[in-house]
Amino acid sequence: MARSGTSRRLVGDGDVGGRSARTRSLLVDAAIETLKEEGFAGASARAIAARAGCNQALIFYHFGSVANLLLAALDAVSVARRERYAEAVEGATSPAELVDAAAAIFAEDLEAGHATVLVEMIAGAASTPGLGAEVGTRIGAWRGFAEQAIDSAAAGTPLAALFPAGEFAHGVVALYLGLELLSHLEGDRAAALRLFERAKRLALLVERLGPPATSPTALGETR
Amino acid sequence: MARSGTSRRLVGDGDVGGRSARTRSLLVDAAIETLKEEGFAGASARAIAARAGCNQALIFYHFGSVANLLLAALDAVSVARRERYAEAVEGATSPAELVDAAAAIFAEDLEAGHATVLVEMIAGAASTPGLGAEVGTRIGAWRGFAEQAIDSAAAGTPLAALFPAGEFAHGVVALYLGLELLSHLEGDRAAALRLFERAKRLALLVERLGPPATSPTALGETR
DNA sequence: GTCTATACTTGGATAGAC
DNA sequence: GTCTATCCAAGTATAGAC
Repeated sequence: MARSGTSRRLVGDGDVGGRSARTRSLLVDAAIETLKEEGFAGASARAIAARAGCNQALIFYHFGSVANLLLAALDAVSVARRERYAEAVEGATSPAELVDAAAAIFAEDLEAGHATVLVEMIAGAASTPGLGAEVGTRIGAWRGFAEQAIDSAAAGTPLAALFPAGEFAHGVVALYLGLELLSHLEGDRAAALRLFERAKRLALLVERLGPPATSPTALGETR
Repeated sequence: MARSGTSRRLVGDGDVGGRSARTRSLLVDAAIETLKEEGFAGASARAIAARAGCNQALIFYHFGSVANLLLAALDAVSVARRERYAEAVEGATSPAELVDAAAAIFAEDLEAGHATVLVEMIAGAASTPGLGAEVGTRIGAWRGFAEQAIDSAAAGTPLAALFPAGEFAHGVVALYLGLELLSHLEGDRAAALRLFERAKRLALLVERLGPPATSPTALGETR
């Protein structure tokens, strides 16, 4: 947005490793941390800059506005987590395996505060005109990912017929966000994790109702 | 908190119908409306007072702080909705009937913005020390209500054995909050309501797996 | 690119007139 | 109980020195 043209290192658009990139990265990390610990309402330019150990004016130089920096923070979290998600979901070929992968991912997100960043940005978007649309497209990408993972893991099970992957994904993302809200509020992650245990058993139940056609262990038996 | 002792009408603690009570009510309503439309971060004393059509200083006179007024707003929504919930859930004696009642309630909450107030308060609590605990006890009451409703509607069905009401209630409240976040963000209530259709079918499925012992139509047949 | 300094706005909160 | 006036802290954003 305000990328200057007078960089000493001529490394083009990326400027990776340059001083500018380093500051941007510091600010993005500080913004993430501030969203986690102070929430959207506490994520002011001054608060973020103090955490980054640099001057408040740099936020406007590099990002133009606080809202833009917060969006960059949301993007950073999204990119980092999507890589991890793809890796975790890769090996899941049945509903139960997908639940296991989701449980592991979600436990990490709760523990590290990644989910908090999403929730604070969604809830906070209401106070800044235009921010809602920007956040919406980013969350839409998460739901798309969930839909794809569910679609491929549910293939061949009765779930695919009973519950369209798109609707299911919407519910999963909502549950993810809601569990984060409650966990954060009550300082208790265990209640959320117990639900994944239940989901696992339900998934095994669903698998038994119909043979998972794509699973390598599909032999037509019920157990 | 700052209830004066020099009221002209000597009506004790309530002061119902007095000028003071009227102003307090106006402020609480305005706070609710502001939370819905501007979010927690936009719910400043000035913004709320402007909506209430009165002076900003009155907030501090009547409630001591903005945070206290917002808590009073949360209480007002909780009380009003709890009455409605109790009425809606009263007639539900089976899982499917409870889902129907919940769907009706939730549609109202989404439409009127009651759910938004909850979500904004939970997410916003992170920025104000001490607020989280206050909000937490209020949300805890909602989960308690859900648990009780689920417990009595699930009695006699296989659900009761497979899924403790407490855990189930936690998931339901989380889903409620998450669906509100997504609905509000994407301006689309339909996606959330479709999930209740699916839940209804699942509830009917569960009822068929085992006879609902407490239901008046329980005759031991499968259909 | 980063800092200091500063302009200007908004927000929380209180004092005192009515 | 309500209003006006005001103080002060904190916020966004920009200008200009280095």
